[in-house]
Amino acid sequence: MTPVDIAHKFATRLGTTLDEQAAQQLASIFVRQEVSKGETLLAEGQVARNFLIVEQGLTRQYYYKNGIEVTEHFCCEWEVVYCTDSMLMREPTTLMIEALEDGVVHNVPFDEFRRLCDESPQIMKLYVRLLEDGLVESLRKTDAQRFESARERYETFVRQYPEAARRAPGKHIASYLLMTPESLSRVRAGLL
Amino acid sequence: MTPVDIAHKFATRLGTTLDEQAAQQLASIFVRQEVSKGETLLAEGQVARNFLIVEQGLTRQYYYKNGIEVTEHFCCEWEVVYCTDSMLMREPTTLMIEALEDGVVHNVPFDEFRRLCDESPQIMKLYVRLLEDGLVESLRKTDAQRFESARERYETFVRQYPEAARRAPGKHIASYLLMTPESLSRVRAGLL
DNA sequence: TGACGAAATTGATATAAATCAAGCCATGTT
DNA sequence: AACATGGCTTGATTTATATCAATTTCGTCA
Repeated sequence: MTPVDIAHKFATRLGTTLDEQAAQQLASIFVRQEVSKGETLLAEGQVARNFLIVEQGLTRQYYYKNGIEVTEHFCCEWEVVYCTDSMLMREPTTLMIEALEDGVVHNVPFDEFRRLCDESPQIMKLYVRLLEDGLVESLRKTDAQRFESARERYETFVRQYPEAARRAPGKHIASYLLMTPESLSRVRAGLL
Repeated sequence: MTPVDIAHKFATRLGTTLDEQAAQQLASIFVRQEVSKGETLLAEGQVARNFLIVEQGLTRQYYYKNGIEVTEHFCCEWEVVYCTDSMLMREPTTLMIEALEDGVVHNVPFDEFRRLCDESPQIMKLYVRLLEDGLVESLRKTDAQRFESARERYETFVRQYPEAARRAPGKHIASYLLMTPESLSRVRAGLL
């Protein structure tokens, strides 16, 4: 798949389109990266200078809260991984990115991307759609976490992210769902 | 305070600036509204066609989950109230807006605002900043709700929103903090 | 101002999920 | 093939907070 194809795919997934010029502009800043299982793509304390488009594989974002690992998000094929806080605020990140499978991602340098936004209204629209999507999803997720039992949270997760539910290790799913691996095990066994 | 002053204040709060022309363009679409305590500013099932800038007073956004009322957000002076889901997706809202005090708000019709975004890069920047802010705040809030005890959530809330903490009724603060009014009462008494 | 209804407090009990503690099952290694 | 290692399961116990119930306090309006 060529970078230009990837730019189009990225736009399409967000419900927008790019003409050839914009797609080429955007494609020109992609940095392809092959990643292997277990690899850290963004380490604690680094400033996130890129967001990532996942072409192949599965990533998770996680952080430490009182010493325990909490998974914040999974991304698989054609989803976009970004550490909002660090990237937008240019602060060292506490949210790390890890590859859970071998795969291929495309790094999009954020400063260059923002420069393209100023040059191309189509790319600006793409960015606005990305932010709007992120906001809607984030609010829906918060809502799901309120007032749902462990079992309901698991069921919602399987429905919404079937790929991650199938491919990610249980302990990460458990921390994503704010429950212990023991509780996840019981939910899956139908005991909770 | 004139509409143009309000436009400037709005931009300043978001860390951007508007020149006179942009401020006047923006100000021209504001619709001033005096609100009284208990008044519903957006009812269930309506499509949110505006966002609001609060000049005076306190609002809350809330929805029903399994028949019980859950407060999602408070906004006081110079904060912006918007129902992301309904406004962006043009769907009937489940998230209602209510005034908790007598006050003054300025309605900003979203379609007109988006039209201004296409006309004025400064206003587009303002919108991007609004979305970015919303996203960062939403993610921080989600995080605060994970792994904090009732007491910690209350302490965080008081630190982050001292005005709302002082001015809003306890039962709404309790539902905002995902606890019962009884628990809030015990937290405040230092019993939890 | 007084009285009513809503909100806040306080106490007793119930419950979902965490924690603690083994044991089991895969997977990959020497 | 034996073994170690991490991940998953299962059971017993604990804990934070919800729920239920009974007062007390407060805000609002007649």
